[in-house]
Amino acid sequence: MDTAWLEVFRAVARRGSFTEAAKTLGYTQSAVSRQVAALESDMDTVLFDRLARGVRLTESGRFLLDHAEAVLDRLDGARHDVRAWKSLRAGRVRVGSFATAGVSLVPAAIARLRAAHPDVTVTHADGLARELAARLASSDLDVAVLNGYPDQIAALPAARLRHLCDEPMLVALPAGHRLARRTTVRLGELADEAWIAGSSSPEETLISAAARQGFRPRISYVVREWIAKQGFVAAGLGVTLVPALAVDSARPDIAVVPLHPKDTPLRGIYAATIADGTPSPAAARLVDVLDDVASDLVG
Amino acid sequence: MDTAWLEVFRAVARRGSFTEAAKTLGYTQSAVSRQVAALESDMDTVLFDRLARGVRLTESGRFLLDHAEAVLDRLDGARHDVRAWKSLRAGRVRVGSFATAGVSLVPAAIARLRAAHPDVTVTHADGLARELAARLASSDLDVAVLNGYPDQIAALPAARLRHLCDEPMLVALPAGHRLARRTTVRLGELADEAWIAGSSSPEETLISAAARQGFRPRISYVVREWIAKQGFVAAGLGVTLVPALAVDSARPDIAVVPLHPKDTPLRGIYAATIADGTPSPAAARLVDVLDDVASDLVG
DNA sequence: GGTTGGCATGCGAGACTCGCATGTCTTGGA
DNA sequence: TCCAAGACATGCGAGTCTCGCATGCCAACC
Repeated sequence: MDTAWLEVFRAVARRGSFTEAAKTLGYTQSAVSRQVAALESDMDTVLFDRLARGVRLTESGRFLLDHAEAVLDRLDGARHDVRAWKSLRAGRVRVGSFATAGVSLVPAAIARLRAAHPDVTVTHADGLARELAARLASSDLDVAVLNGYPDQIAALPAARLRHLCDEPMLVALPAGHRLARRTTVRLGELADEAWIAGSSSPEETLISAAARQGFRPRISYVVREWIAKQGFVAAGLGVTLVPALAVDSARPDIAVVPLHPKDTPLRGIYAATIADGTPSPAAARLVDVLDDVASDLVG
Repeated sequence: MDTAWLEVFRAVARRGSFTEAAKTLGYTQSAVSRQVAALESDMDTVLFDRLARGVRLTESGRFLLDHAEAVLDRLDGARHDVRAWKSLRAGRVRVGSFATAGVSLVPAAIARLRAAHPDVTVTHADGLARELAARLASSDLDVAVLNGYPDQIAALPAARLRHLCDEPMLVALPAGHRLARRTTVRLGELADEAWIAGSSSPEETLISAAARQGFRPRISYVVREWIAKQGFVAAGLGVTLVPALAVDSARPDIAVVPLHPKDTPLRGIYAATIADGTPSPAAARLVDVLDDVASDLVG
């Protein structure tokens, strides 16, 4: 059945005349006559009594009219919804990110998206890069904000990646530390410090970076949480590396000083969307906003 | 938009594959591919992500799927309703009748229709032939049960008439009347009686019929209501004519004797439906039932 | 009784839809 | 590494559908 038949039927029912309906719809009277005939044949019932002047709905026509109006309204609603979705007046974005992206990058981007498109629903979940990429691949996420060195990123499940920025490393020092007022610090200057690390595994950023500088850091404390690391630093127990994205949440009684860019490899930060298929307009927009926010943060 | 597109879309969404959907619908894969493409073009959005193995709904596809299912369900409902209406499992009949048809003809017919088709709603209204025909013409009634002499019927607004039966006249007599046990009475035998008439106008049945028998009836009382006429007769105040259809409601303490058929013109009883257009199946059925019941009553 | 208004229909041009065969791309196995 | 299999896209041609035009037919109205 062609929905045009229903539109014609509705117009005829409203106007009470094939000719009038044809005029309003831009058809000829003949086309209207045939479409009504087609609908009557399809429904196997007479929808209009043909009078000397115009037509009148039969009882079965009244039955059908209710349904026809509902169907046409619903189709209209469908078109409306799809248009709204395309123009970001509806929809949903499920975004996942690594922990420190949640300090300011992701919330700032979400806030900016919500401000511009308040009808888009945004949900968020934390996770490690590998988990996020897997959830993306299984369509549990629309956008994943990942970080990692090139080889780590390459090892992830397929995804469409947008490089947002590279993440410089900084070092967090107790407030009164001798280097606390420097604008840049070389890693080598910290060879004798007590270090607070996130883990003691060899692939850890600190260890490999320090090795390249020719020393083996003395890891005095292993502390996973950034908030706890800060406590150790503030207490003067040691120093620790801080990714740039986490700097905004550093407590005021510690100093955070950039490392010289040559001393640590830069971790890339990426916005990932599903490899196959088209991201939703809202997801695509969020990636753009993430890109903007990242530029603002780093630049 | 062709609703077949929506059916194809739904099938593909359920199966996750053009090929599978094609198999279940009896199409080729190529037809499915084209219909989905047509729907996507019509909606101006991509409904499925094409994967290496099958397809997956996009977010806009999920939006549309809800609407598509609703539309298809509604269309299904429409077909179901029309079928139910045609087979008297739904619908409505508004029937009107002259007063004495309400004594037993019309209620018996309605009862019989309701017994066979309990889902058909029947409503009823009383009225004079002219009113009923007018309401029929303005589609306020579906069936009108009329009575009248041929010239009266001919003067009514156009309607499709079914002749149900002719209505013999009887005379109601006080229980102890000298003619009370007769099987037939000639009008002439009642020339000297006191008459109870419904009106005193010259076109009244009694007067014209009596005139043809060569006497002018002595109308002692003018009483409109049949129930009241019975009271006058029972009290021995006179005699009155009774149409056959009202006999069933005669009180037991009066006698009702058929008049000789030659003595009064027979009034016809008709079931009328709209002149133009098709009566609903339920209305048509009611006319048939009225015909049956009338045959039972008179025959 | 002619005229007018309004629905139905024969006809032909153009558009659409389908199936068939084939192309393209990805995946997975030899 | 290459080939086979699976799955969607697409060129092509036959058949069907739909439209507008012109005309027919019918009832109503002047």
